Amino acid sequence: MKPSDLELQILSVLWERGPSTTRELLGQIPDGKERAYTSVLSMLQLMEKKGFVTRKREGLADRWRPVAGKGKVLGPYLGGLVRRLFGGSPSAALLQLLDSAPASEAELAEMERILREHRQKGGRK
Amino acid sequence: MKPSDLELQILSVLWERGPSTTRELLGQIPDGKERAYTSVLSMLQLMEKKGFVTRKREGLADRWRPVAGKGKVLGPYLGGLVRRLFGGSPSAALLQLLDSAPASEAELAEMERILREHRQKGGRK
DNA sequence: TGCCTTCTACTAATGTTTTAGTATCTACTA
DNA sequence: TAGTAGATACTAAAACATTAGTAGAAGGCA
Repeated sequence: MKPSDLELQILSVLWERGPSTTRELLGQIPDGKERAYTSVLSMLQLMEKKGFVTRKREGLADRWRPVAGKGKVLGPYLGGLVRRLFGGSPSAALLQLLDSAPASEAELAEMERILREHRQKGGRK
Repeated sequence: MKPSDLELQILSVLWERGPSTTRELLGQIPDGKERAYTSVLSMLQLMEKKGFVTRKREGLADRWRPVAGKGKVLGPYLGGLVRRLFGGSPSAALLQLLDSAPASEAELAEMERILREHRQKGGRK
C-alpha cells in the first residue's frame, strides 16, 4: 500500500526525530502548513489503520512510531518514481535532481563519494 | 500549480514521444494500467484547463503537446520532494535512490560523469 | 469535589484525482 | 444519402486525501 504525500512527510519526521507524540509532530511537518491538532491526529489514526505506524501510551499521550524503516518505504517509492517519470533511468533522475535542488559543494562531494562506494560494492542487480 | 502523479506521467510521455494524440497516449502511460479511451481524454482536457497542455487539430484528431518543458516542471517537483522527504539533502536522496532503482554499471558511470560535470560548472546556487 | 487542560475517539465535510459513460459531431464509404 | 468508425464535449460518480469539529475520558490542582 502506497503512503500519500502527507503520510510520507509524517513518516520522514518520525524517522528523523524518532517516536513522537501527536503534539510533537504538529508543526514539524516539512511543508510548514498550519494544521489543527486533530488533523494530524486523524492522519495518524488513519496511518495506524493502514499499518504505517503504531502507538504506545507513554505518560499522558500516545507516542507514535513508524512500522517500517526508511529504506523499506522510500525504496519502492523512489523506484516507482524513477520508473514512471524517468523511464527507469536513475541517471536521468539524477540529472534533473541536480538542476532542481540546490546542492552545496559539500553535498556534491558527498554524492560523489556515495556513488563511488556504491559502484565498488557492485552496483548491478 | 502542481501536476498530480498521473498528470506527470502523461507529461513525461509527451516529453519523450513528442506531441501525441489521445489514442497514441493511451497505453503508453508508464504505470501500465488499463484505461478507457475517454479516461485519458478527460485527463487531457483537465490538464488543458490547468494549463499543462495545449492541442492542435491535426487530421481527424487533436494532437496534444506539453506547455512547459521537462525541467520547468520536474525541477520544482523534485525540489519539493527532496525538501519534504529528505530534509533538503540531495545526497540523502541519492543514497536512497541507489538502493531503490536498479542501476546498471553504465548507468552508474553516467551518473558519476554527470556529477563531476555539474561540480565543475560550479554546483552551488 | 469541581474545574481546567490535554488528550483520544468518532464523525463528517471538503477537496482533489481518477475513471468512464452518453450524446454528438465529422469524415469516409458503400 | 444512410451507415459506421473514430473523435470530442459534457457529465457524473467513485475513490482517495485532507481537514477539522464535537464529545467524552483522564489527570492535575485549587
